[in-house]
Amino acid sequence: MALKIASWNVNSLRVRLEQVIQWAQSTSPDLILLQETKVTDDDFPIAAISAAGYHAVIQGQKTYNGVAILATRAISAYPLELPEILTQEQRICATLVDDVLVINVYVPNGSEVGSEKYAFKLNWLEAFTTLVQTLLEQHPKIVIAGDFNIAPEDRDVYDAETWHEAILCSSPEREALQGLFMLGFADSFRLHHPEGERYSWWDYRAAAFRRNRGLRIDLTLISSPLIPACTAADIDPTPRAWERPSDHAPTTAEFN
DNA sequence: ATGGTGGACGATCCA
Repeated sequence: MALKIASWNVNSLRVRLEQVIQWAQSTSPDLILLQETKVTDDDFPIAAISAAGYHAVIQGQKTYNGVAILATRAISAYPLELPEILTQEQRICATLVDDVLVINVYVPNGSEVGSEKYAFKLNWLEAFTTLVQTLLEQHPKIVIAGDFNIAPEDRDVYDAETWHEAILCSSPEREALQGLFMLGFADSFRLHHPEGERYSWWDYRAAAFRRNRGLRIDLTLISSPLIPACTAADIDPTPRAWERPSDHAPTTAEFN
């Protein structure tokens, strides 16, 4: 069962709808995990998504956040039992593809180190890791993809000195991510790419993309039984150069 | 030099 799973923080699905469809047609992923759809379920552009050949699981809200999974095959929402901190904002949805549980996440940004939002981010990550630990008992094969809002290591950051202990890079955030690695998860991109200067997000300001001043904060983590099956993982920066782009690039991971 | 951009929404909040 070959499977290509893509993830993309689109920063408003309504604005980026045509880009998502165009990129899907050129890349042909079986699943596309979207973050920051910024659309309520009532306003989700289901007709255009259907016309492009995709089914959808949606978990939206007004103005902020919102996630969705698009799939070439029929899918249904996996019934997650979430603690209260994970239900305050729409940041998680999941679906089962054969024996693989695919989880789409939009981890809180955290604003700045030491802020209230930062504490929320760390508490959110702790609750999420506990959830994943429980899910592993029923589902040894889990893919968690999305915008983690954490650059795992300094090689994932364009200027590690500037970003030292800053938001997206601070030690407590990286240690929280380590909690998932300790459950046996691997960063699929790093299984195939040891090199630096490969990023998934570039600030809209100060020509950050043109200068490749980015961070790799969009990750696809795979549980240990999936590691031998992961044949490729990559980041596609081309849509970031399109007119009116998202600030994130789509990423992919492939399995045989 | 504390900027600079973009989305949602309709004054700011969030990233």
